[in-house]
Amino acid sequence: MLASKTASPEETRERVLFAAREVIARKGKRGATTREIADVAGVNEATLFRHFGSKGALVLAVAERFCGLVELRDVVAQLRGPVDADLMALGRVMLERMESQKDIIRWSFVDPGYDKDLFASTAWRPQLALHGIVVEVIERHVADGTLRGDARRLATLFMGMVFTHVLARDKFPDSDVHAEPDEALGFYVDVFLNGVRSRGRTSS
Amino acid sequence: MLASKTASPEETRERVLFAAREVIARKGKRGATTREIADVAGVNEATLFRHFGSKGALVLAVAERFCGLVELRDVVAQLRGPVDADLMALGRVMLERMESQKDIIRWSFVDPGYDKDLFASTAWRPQLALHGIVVEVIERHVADGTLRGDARRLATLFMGMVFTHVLARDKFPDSDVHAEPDEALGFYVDVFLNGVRSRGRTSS
DNA sequence: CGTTAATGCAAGTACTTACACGCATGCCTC
DNA sequence: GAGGCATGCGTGTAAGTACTTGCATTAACG
Repeated sequence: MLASKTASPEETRERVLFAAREVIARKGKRGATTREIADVAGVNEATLFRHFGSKGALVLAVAERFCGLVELRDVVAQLRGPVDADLMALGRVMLERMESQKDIIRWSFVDPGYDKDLFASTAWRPQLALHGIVVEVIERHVADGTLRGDARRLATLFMGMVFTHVLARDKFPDSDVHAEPDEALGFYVDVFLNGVRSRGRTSS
Repeated sequence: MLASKTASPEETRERVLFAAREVIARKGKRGATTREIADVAGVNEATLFRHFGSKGALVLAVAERFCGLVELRDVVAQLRGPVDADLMALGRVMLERMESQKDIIRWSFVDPGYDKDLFASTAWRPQLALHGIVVEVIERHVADGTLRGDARRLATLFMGMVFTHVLARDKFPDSDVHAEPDEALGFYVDVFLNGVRSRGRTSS
């Protein structure tokens, strides 16, 4: 029927996908061997090919399986609050996604469109979508005079803050060890909106 | 004597190093083959091994050759101006270095210290050094009351802004096309110090 | 019970890749 | 002109890797 004692084909497929994701995150799609993926998944190498046909197809399937587009239309519709709240809400979504996908995202960075890499571009697409949303929200606040500047530029900057936050933990020693996500996000929003200059004082 | 009609060994070595850098930037140290490096350098593959012994040694030599530490002690000593000027000066250095090394830096991102990768860590070391400098300068401005907050965190954030700027051009469509470095830097410093909220107004 | 579908297993093919070796060649210096 | 040195060139090897194939096994389903 629906459940069998041994793993169903779909379960096997999922196991392979998760294993592939993990190995690719570590070694990259070039360094990930079908043998290691199969080992991690606990299946035979042949099974892997029976399911996906080729390594390339598997890699692509990984990207599609784990880098699905974000369904934010509903989220963005609700963002009619004050700037701070809007940015916090957006930031939370960004942080969550980037955190859970940073290993894959990293690899989409190393390919500068050299050969148009389907894996890299699929992995990056959600980020582009997010960026679009942020632009949209910021545009509104620029329009009503709350913010000033070019919306695209501001959006990129804000996303960059969150992005840096996610990556910095691995690349800078003891940076933001203490930071719980919301506290950190609050900090970024605060800097973004108000800067870090001490109030009531001016240098030089 | 010193000059010969054919390329001297040192010239050959340099050609190989530059070729290796280029190929590694494109394909990564795993994807870069000794054959392609030799082809790009215009030398025979055997020559490559005669000079460096192994591919691993060549890769490491590339990192050491192109990711030298920054000599900033003198630069930082002069940074006693107003915050804006200090940040601009630092930003210029950062931008310049990151721009010229972004292809290599990207690859140092992809290895999360999984196996301690000498190439990645060597390539990243200058960034750590720069970060340290920025912390130092910001600390001074925090101490004299110009800035507020945790210096390390602020430094990471500021570096992230510049870093994002460098990478964003490749990853976000038509972002900052117009930006000349100094104009962009000025924008970041401005946001960092003053935020982007319209002056004299408050949202909600 | 017999069929079918999904898998494990083992061996094999074709190709790539790091690296070694030997030899010929050309340039430089004595 | 002889000897040394860096290099080009070809060939070879051993390991790795994507992918195939034939066969045995197991479990579900009629």
